[in-house]
Parts: sequence; C-alpha cells; structure tokens
Amino acid sequence: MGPPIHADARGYHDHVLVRRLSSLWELDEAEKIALLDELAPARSVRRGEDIVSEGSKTASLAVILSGLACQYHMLADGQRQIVAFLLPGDIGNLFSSVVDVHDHGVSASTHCEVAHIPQRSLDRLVISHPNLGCAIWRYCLSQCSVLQSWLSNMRRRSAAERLAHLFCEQFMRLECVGLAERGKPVGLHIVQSDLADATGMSSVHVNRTLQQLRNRSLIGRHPALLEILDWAGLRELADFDPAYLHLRRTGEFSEPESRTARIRGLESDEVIPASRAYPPVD
Amino acid sequence: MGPPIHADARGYHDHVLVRRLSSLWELDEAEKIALLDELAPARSVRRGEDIVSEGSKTASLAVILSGLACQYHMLADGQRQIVAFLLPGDIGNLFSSVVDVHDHGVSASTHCEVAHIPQRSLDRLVISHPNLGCAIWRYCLSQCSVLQSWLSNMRRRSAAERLAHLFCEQFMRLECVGLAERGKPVGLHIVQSDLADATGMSSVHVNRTLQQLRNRSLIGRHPALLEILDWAGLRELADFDPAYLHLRRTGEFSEPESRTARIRGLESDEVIPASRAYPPVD
DNA sequence: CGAATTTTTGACTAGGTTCAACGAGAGTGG
DNA sequence: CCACTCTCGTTGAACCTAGTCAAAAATTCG
Repeated sequence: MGPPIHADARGYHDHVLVRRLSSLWELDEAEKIALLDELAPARSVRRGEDIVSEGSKTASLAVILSGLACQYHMLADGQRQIVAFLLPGDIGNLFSSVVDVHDHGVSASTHCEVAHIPQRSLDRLVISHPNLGCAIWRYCLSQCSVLQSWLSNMRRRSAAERLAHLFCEQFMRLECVGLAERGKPVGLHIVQSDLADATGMSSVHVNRTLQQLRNRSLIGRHPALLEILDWAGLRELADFDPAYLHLRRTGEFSEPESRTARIRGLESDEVIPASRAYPPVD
Repeated sequence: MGPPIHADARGYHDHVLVRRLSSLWELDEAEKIALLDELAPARSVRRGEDIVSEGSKTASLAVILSGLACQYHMLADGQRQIVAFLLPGDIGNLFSSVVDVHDHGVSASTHCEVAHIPQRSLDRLVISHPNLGCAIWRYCLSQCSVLQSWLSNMRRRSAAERLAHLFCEQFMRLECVGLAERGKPVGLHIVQSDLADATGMSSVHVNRTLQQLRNRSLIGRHPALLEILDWAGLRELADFDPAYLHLRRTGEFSEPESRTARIRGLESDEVIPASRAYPPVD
C-alpha cells in the first residue's frame, strides 16, 4: 500500500545513501561510486527485530535502504524511548562507530532492507576520499541537531504540536531522498505505540491527538499513510523550521504559504493520486 | 611548535581543555601543547550574557574555562529550552563548526571564563595532529550520547528522577576534569529556573522536587552548592549509568569511594572528609 | 541599606496517564 | 472458506502529575 519506500538500482545517483549524503554535502561521481562499492548486500529485517542490538560490539555500519527503523534506549522499568527515526539513506549506528560497544539499539519499525558497511571500509574511505569524510561529519552534526530539536519539542510543546512537528520532520527528510512529494501521501506506516515511544506520550493519548489533527484536516485519516493535507497549517501548528536539518537546498523549503500553495496548486490541476490510488479514507 | 604560552603555572596537564579531551581519548604531550597553543586569551562573561548568539556566524570555538554555561534554543512563544550544560573544558559550539550559522545559542549560567580557538586553527590542528581530530570526533559523539540520554530521561522519568539524573551527570563530568570529588560539595550554582529550562519543568515544580530530594537526604540543602550526600541512592533513583559519557576509565567510577580514592592517586587512603568545605569555584 | 533576583509556599486547574474493554483487520491453519 | 488469534486502533472514566497564577520570604549585589 502506498508508494513503497524503496530504492531500486537505477544507478548510483538514485541510491538512497548517495541521495541522503548528497542532500547534506556535495559529492562527486568518484566518491559516490567508491562509497557504494563498500556496501555489502542487503538483508531483510522484519518489524520488531533488532538491526543493531544494544550492547553489542561494533563491526559495521547499518544503512537503511527501505522501511522505517528507530534508535531506542531501554529504561530500567522496561519502557522504551525512541531517540531517532531512521529513514532510507540513514545510518543506524554512526554514533557508536568510534565507541567499542553500541550504547543504543536499532530496531525495525516496519519491514526493512538493510545494507552494511564494514567499519574498516569506512575508515579507508574517509582517508582516501576526505570529502566523503566531510559529508559524514556533517551527517553526524545533522543528527545531533535533530536530537536537540527533539529535546526542545518533546518537553515544551503540547501533544498536538509535538506530533505535528514529528510529521513535518519525517516528511521533509523523506522528501530530501526523493521518497515523498508535497500533496502526496507516503506509505510510511508508523505504529501509534512507536509514536508514543518517540514523543514520550502514552499510546492512548497519541490516538486522541491524532484524531484532533485529522479533524482539523491537517493530516489524512488512513493509519498506514503519512498524508499531510495542509502543510502550511501543520507547519504553523508545529512551529517547524527545517533549518536544523542542515539540508543544502534550504531556499525552496523555507518559503511560507505562497510557495507552498503554488506547489500544491500545481499538482492539483494535474494528477492527484491521493484520492484515487489510495484506499478510502473514512 | 612553540612553547605553551597560555598554560597556567601548574602546567598544561592541568588545563581543563586538556583534561576534558584526555578523559575521552589519550593525547600525547605534543598534541596537548599544540592544542593549548591555539587558545586565544580568556575573556570574562557575566551571568546571563551570550557567549555565542543564536544565528551568528561561526568563526571560532568557545572553550569554557570556568563557570557554567548552557546551550539553548529559543522557542517561538518565548520559552527557552536548554539542550546541554557546558562545564569547564567543554566546547560551546562544536556542532555549528561545520555549518555556517549557529543554530543554537550559548549563554553563561554563571560568571564564566571563556577562551576561543579560531576555526582555522582547529582545521590546521586536526590535519597536523590526526589523533587530536580523533579526540574531537569522540568528544562530538559523547555530546550526542548525552543528548540521547537527556531525551530518554526528560520524557520517561518522573521529576525527581530527572533532576537526580542531571545531578549525577553534572557531578561525574566535573569529576572527570578534576573539579569535583566524591563526598565534597561543589560550588556549582545552577539556578532553579535554569534547571527548569533544562528539564522541561516549571521552576515551581523544580523547587518542590528539590525539596523532596533534600528531605530524602540525597542532596545538600545549600542552593549554591551541588552537594551529593548519598551517591548510591541518587544514582539508584536516577537509574544512572555513566557509560553514555564514554569516559575512558569507566571502571573506577562505578566503584564505591575506597577504590576511587586509590585510583585518583591520593597518597593516604584516608576517606575524603566531607566536612572540609570546597572553595567556591565561581 | 535598598533593589533586584531567587527561592519558597499555597490554591486551583488542565493536560496527560492509567486501566479496562471493545472493535477492526491481517494472517494462519484446519 | 471460516474460525481463531494477534496486533493495532479506538473509546470511556477515574485519577494524578505538573503547570499557572499570585504573593511572601530569603538571598545577592551594587
């Protein structure tokens, strides 16, 4: 259902990992090829399974190719806190790469395709292609900024604002790797209990808050889709400023209504699959 | 190259910046000297003033020499979220160093001494001394881990647990640069409204929660001191596991006092008297 | 010493949690 | 093809943590 979050191999330009790093830092052809050369074959991980286990030894980096994964911490009382969502093109355990042991786990929130890069390969890569190291450094900083942003939003905002902010972020991150388009729903199925673990709310309250957002026509009603009906409204509610994602092409995204409206209007006189291609909404 | 100009009388070993980086990664003498060589003279910043302003351009890194500073975000409604505390030896704006503009501010929570390292100097340093780059990379990851930890703790824990966790963290971070000792109060004056901005609570609730901790004899009663009366109790309450700080010598910290005293190189194995008051730090 | 900041206290309110149960789909095996 | 199970989503009601407002006490500082 929905357009699959899925990267096929139409060439290295279209590889999600390349797209992700390119969204942060310019890479040349040689660097892209060298990077993809080190990728081990993909493996499948089913929802709920660990991609990287908490406490395990570091040997390779896990690159998400498709699906949705999350970084989490287990607390002493059995609660789980999701500290980051990982979308296609994201690297699961970069933070642990210098440390010997993973201090957090990575698990699959939906079915995922994952490819690994051996730690040694990466070490070699950043030496032979320093500019690649720069991209990775920037990627790390971008992740840190997201963490800071979560910290701000989680505590100081109301439940509706928090969810709105999360949706804005996820959508824009999908967009930057070419997996989402304005006005179109995305087949990204985040389970409500995962939303709860990420925003620090109870799943009951997530449910009720989602209903508010739906009733205000900000998001679509289908649970399995991330469908933003009113980007400007959602963004205003969330007080969302995408600067913290450190994407290169900031101009086009930061524009308020006018531009957004134009984009939305543009596709509205053409094809909107949203109403047709996807199952009924209510 | 060149003699250590800015090292104080006790020598460069004792410089907080060296201590901080050394706590994460082993540095040799040449690296320490080279690093300190690039430090510009310190300047004073009064409580409440900005060390780095949000939105300003990046030109140098701010190293905290003494006092307490914080990284913060201003939200649209005027609320302030503190995303990190900076202790002596910490670098205020490392995250922004690759980005052109600071996406967060750094302000002095108490009177601070701050020294700057020009961005260019740092760039040169990590090239001429790769091992130094390694230490900085690790420092960055350590900061990220702290952020993740804050995220977990802010959301999933009760008010008392959150404050307890924060105190454990601050104390241990002070300890690793030699500014705190078990059983002794530290002259670190965190104002309650700052605690509120950091933990996402109201200052009223911070106040009431502090009283709980005091009544349970976990912390001391003096507002201007960070005094941990019952380390084990506080740690248990907070479910504090220092692993996420990525300190090199992890073993010694999780052990009770006797061991700590031995490793810290005390001549006699007398227990440090809590009665002997610690001189005020700021 | 006086002014400003910080800490403390009280009363009231609201947003969010917890518990418990029910509904709706998807997959599975007979 | 249907019943069974499992997970996920939805709903209601009682309860409670923490926020807000307001004001007094204490501390710091010029």
